[in-house]
Amino acid sequence: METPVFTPDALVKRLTDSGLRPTPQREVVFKVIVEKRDHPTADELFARVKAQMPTISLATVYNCLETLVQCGLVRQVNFERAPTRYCPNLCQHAHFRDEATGELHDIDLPPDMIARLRELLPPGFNATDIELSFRGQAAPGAVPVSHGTN
Amino acid sequence: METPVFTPDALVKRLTDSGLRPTPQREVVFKVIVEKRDHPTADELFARVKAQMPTISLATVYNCLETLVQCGLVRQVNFERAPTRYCPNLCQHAHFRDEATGELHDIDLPPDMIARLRELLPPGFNATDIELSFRGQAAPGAVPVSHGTN
DNA sequence: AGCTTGTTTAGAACTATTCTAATTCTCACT
DNA sequence: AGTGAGAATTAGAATAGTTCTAAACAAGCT
Repeated sequence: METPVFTPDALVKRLTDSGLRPTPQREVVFKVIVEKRDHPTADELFARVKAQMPTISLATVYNCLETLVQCGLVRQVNFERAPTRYCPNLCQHAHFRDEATGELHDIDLPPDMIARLRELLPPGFNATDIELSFRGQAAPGAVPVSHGTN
Repeated sequence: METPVFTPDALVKRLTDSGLRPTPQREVVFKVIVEKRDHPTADELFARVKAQMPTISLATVYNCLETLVQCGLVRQVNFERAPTRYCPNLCQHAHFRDEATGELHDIDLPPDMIARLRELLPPGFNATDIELSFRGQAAPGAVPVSHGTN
């Protein structure tokens, strides 16, 4: 599983390709979410982004995130009713939520498994998106997945 | 995949076994959620339950649902940030959310697939719960799963 | 009957997110 | 470079699902 590297240029391209404008806010939000590969909430991102652009507003962070999700550069991850978390790892993968810490870990999800999951669907069901999530205990120090710093 | 039948007696037993009291409210909520095997929200359940017990409050519906979930008689299903839905089908199964209608369908999830999913976890990760959900289009009239009226 | 503990209730409170309306920016076109 | 039109940002208000609070109620025990 490789980690695709999204340069700022890639962002600009994706945006303009979708008829959207590459604004400083979008660039900062994107940069910040990529540079630390965890699964921050909008609030956490807001805090990090404000360090670099103190005038940005929370609404804008939400807006930018929505845009990035639309462009396919960021994924949303929801666990129960906890605040939505954002995830720059675009390789198809599952999530493991550590019940003790609340932390999210990426879990590798090989394409053949995805194919097999898709086969569960009866005829007439057409899935555009599959989400797999685990909940449980993670041994401290257990290292998930192989792609980069998570 | 069989549909386990939960009689009111089963509810009483589960409750008392957990040191909880079998109250009329809990029984009504349970009865109502079992008798129509869809995936209602708390609000929808509130409406249905009020027909039988007009004095019940929304908070109580939430309380009862929480209790039922704790007793393992009902499952919560979350899709993105949509209102939590409650599901009396306790056989392990996945969910398919029809993007057009918002409806949820149960999808059969055979035990061997669950086992295989579990194997995705690196050592040190111990899942107590697995959730699999699909999002997409369902051909109208497509019938999911084989257990009862869903 | 009188405690004790668990449950229900109505309404207030909370919180993540979205909406609103005004302002500012970006960019294509002169 | 300047301008106009549409897009994006902003602060704050609004929304909505859910949880909290404090008081009233119920059901066993002694």
